[in-house]
Amino acid sequence: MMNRGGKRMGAGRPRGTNHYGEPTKPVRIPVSKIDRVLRFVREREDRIPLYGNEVPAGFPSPADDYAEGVLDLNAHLVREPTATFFVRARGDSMIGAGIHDGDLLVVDRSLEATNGKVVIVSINGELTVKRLRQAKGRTWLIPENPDYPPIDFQEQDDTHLWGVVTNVVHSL
Amino acid sequence: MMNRGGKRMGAGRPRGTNHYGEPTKPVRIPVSKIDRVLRFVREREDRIPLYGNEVPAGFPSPADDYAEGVLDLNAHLVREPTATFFVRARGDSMIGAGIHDGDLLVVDRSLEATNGKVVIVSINGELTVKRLRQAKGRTWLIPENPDYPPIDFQEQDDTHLWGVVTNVVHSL
DNA sequence: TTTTTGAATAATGTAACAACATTCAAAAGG
DNA sequence: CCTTTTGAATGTTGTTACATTATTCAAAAA
Repeated sequence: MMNRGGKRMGAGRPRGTNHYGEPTKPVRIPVSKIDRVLRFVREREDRIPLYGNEVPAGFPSPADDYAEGVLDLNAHLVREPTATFFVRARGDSMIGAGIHDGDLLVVDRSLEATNGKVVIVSINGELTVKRLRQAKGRTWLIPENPDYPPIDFQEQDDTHLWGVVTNVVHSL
Repeated sequence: MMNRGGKRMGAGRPRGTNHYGEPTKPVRIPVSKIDRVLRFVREREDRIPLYGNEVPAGFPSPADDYAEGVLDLNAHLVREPTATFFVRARGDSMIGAGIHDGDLLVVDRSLEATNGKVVIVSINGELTVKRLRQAKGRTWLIPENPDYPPIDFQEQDDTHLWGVVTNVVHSL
């Protein structure tokens, strides 16, 4: 009754039986980000509950159990990470499309800029966001604000179409 | 020449002069994720692949230069993960605040619902988004659309204030 | 045979430490 | 008197150390 277990091949807790299946190292993290970092390393970082218009059972405690209706903003808004970038919108020329001054635009370079899409173009080194309209063999950049005039794409020098705006993030 | 500096009020490096402006703590991270975690905690607005209105050098290939430094939308839009949830907006009663039908609302339950904030409330089991207005000792829920009337919060039954809307994600 | 026990060993959170960074008043130099 | 240099004091930081907890498995007990 005095001597159990003991020294032997394979005694003790095996390596790699931790939560991650690999070694860990301490890393110094700003306190306000510890919560998010832990969520990330525990692979639940981006699972945040999504609700419709009805108050669901258990609504008061999203942190508890939300098996259904979780949403990852990165996955939801960025379909092609390598072809995606962000632009900060300036001005109110696209207010009719829900794009306000200061909004963050998610731009996908891999999407085809077809008729009616909202696109990012550079004209003489300046970025602008407009709706693409192709008619009568010509291409126009249409603001969605009656105070601004349409732009004839062919008449401009040094133009480039950078991508299609897929989402607008507006901060309140 | 032997005694310079020395003990005194305000001697030494001031608190809060670190890279983050707040204290740090060691957190054990799986080795394969250390790089990503460090990139995340060290990320600053000016290092984000986010462009203003000028076409910057190297703009044509955001994926190349910033392949590893892409802005994490979750981190950018969700400050308090355990207190955050999403709601899908319905209707156009908040069109003036840039909230369109079908938009995704990021809601933070940990923020104080002060006068002027856009909030999510439930009234008789239904979720709604309105601007909170406190005046003359009363609380009103104000739509941002002249077609809709203000709601007297006190006159409603079965109400609950769920959180403050911090961001609106609008898909094009 | 099945169940319980405990030595061996790994994992984990955090304290501690050494090296580095920063500040500012005193000292040194003009 | 003014400017420059110096170094003690104090905060920051990456890493190590360590006490505690978790896990395993064969021997002991039932």
